[in-house]
Amino acid sequence: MVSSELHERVGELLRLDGQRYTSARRQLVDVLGGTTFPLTIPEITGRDQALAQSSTYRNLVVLERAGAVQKVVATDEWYRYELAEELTDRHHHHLICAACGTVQDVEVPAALERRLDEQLAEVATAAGFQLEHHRLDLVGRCTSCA
Amino acid sequence: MVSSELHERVGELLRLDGQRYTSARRQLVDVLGGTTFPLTIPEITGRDQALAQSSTYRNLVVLERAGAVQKVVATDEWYRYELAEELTDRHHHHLICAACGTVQDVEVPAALERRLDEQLAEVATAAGFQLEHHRLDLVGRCTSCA
DNA sequence: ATTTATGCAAATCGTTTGCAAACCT
DNA sequence: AGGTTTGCAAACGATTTGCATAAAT
Repeated sequence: MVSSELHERVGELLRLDGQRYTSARRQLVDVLGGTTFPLTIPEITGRDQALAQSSTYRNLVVLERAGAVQKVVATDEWYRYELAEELTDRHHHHLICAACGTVQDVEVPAALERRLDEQLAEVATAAGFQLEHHRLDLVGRCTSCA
Repeated sequence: MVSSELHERVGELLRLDGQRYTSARRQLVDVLGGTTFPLTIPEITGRDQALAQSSTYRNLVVLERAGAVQKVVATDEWYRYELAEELTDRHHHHLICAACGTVQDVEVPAALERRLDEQLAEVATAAGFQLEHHRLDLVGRCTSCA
């Protein structure tokens, strides 16, 4: 799961951005590579006690700017972070539980995804907007909260 | 624009929730009814100096729980608020500028919307998730920031 | 040797809350 | 009167930042 290949690719992204791949950043990537859903900062530092909170915040900014990590906004008060799709090669969206706030990854049919891409591009163009990406979240109740 | 019909409908929603429709709440609805995009709290209190910040926060919670207002999460540090779709009768999504943070409303083709509803319902069911609604945002650069 | 990263503790800032006065009904 | 709402100022808490030390190159 957390392969040396992943570390190589993250290292390359950081290098391109003029950043070092330090051991704290490596450990952070290990934590993110070990889950299938985005984590909050308390969850990250809880999974690896050696990760200091302030450095984790700072390193997530660095990793995000380098394109290795993406920030996920759910409905509760925490930002969540996960490895960028460029690294996981799995384009996905999120199931967000409105009750407990948990987030899980989900994929939608490829045909729907293609159609979204096409039609949203048109909608954006018509509005004079330069589209970068779309965000599609399913909000409802997870199994435990239903 | 801000019709008495709107106030009647909001009043009804609040009544159903056991809440009063006070003049501060009415003024707040006037502000929200006067725009075509979601507003931050500074924007709201800036547009009507009579609205105190703390009461505005509290009243938005009340209006949201009653179903008259919905909270919009963009990419910057502020929550934004707009009248609920139930009141505007315009199902829409958001164009979010990644550079300046502004948000504008946008509608997508009805056929795409129908297909999304259908297919997301299936995806959610397959994941054991009880779907309430979806959130679709287009993130990119607005005309001024492109 | 010089630059960059780290981690503690303090600061920041959007949002929430306590409380006394004003408002409804 | 009896309960609710209001608005000021203070509290809260997630995130950011200053600074002295440690690590990386």
